[in-house]
Amino acid sequence: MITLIKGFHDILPDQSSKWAFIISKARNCLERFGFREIITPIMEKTELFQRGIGQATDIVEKEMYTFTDISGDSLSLRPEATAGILRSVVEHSLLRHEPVLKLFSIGPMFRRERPSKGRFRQFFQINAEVLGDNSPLTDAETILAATSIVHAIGAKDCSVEINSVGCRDCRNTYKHELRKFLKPSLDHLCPDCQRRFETNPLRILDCKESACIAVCKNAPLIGEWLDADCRDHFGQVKKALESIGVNFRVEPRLVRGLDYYSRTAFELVHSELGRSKAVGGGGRYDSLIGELGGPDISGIGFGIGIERLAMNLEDQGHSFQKEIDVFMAIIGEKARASCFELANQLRKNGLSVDARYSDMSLKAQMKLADRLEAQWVVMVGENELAQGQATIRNMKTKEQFLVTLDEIEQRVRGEKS
RNA sequence: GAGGGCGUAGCUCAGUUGGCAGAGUACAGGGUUGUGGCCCCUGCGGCCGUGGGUUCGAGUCCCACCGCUCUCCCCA
Repeated sequence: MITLIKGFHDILPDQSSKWAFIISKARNCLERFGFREIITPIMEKTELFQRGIGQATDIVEKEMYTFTDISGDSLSLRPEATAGILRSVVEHSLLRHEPVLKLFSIGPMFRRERPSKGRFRQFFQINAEVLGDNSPLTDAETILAATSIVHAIGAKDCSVEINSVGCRDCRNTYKHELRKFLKPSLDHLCPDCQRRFETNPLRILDCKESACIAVCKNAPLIGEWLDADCRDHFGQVKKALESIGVNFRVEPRLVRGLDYYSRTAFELVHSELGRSKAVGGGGRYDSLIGELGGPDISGIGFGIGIERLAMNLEDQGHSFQKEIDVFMAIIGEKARASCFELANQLRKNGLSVDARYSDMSLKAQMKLADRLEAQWVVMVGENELAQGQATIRNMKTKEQFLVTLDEIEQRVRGEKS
């Protein structure tokens, strides 16, 4: 037997309706906020991610599915959505046409991590980006859009954590301060953090090792080192969030794993999963668009993990099963051809109809109709056939009528609310 | 990358000191000549993860490997 790739998963029919539910709610929500869908490839040139996400990040360093194409190009499965979306926007000059773009995208991402609960090597993400608008109101509205999706789906116990990681300038001065503070205790840090000291000292604050937590206890926080503009921006984001009723918590140590974030960074945190397995996250990026060859403007975006949303719905007893209007029960071989035509005539007229053309007892067909949650069963056997009629049974009330074939549709529709 | 747990029917799992491979559920048929859910009966269903070792005899004990799963790191 050939099995799945480790860390990948199938979405089986009994789960797929739940996924459709989540995706349609998300799409609906984002369109209400003015986002339009963009669909980009799941593979890009490796260079795009190296330039966009940052060479030194965990994702690019060791988590990408990268291979060499026959042409000699290095290609990678996308580990996140933003880089590909921006590549497309720049390549097609969409920002020349419209100074502000609001885009969303839904699809699979790939990261070669060790799988665990709620973490997969292929996972689906809902992604949204606002490009070309650096108002703090946009930050707040984008965060609201993200929380609206979570709420629309009915996932509970989700809270918003935000922070400002400053712009490149204040982050550099802060990095300097942080290194100065950490240097004497460098030996006490975990090996990972000793490495991060050079590559990305901000991440040390986020480390879960008790030794590192102890060292960082009195470390300076980025909030204290923001320049006037960044401080003002952050203040206005918080004010705007309050004005539209978004509950949030400022998490001064929140630092995200992607290099490109500046100013606002946020995560949607589920109480049980904690920040190490956020339901969603995002932030503002000041230089990414320019970095990829576009105009020197700012953007803000977020990603929400569909698997993690789906996990939140597990125990809430939603029913996503779709009912059908009619199950066609065929009694005896002679009725089969007429039923085949009738079933497809009803479909043509807009009803959802199912039928089985292999030999089945009526009892088995009734059982199947029940399982499929058919509202009506249309039964045709020799008796009905001879008179051009059908027996129709309302599965809820158990009422049964003998009707002409022409009457079926109106009868079924009549009972639909 | 480091560390736990688990691999027996399609699914969820029992399996005693080593002695014929089990239950529930699902599926199929019947109880009802052409009528669903509840009930009853019957049937189908197995390389006991793979390979080796110990033994008269291994699902059970030993070793190795493979797979899955969870935790940590990190992210969605």
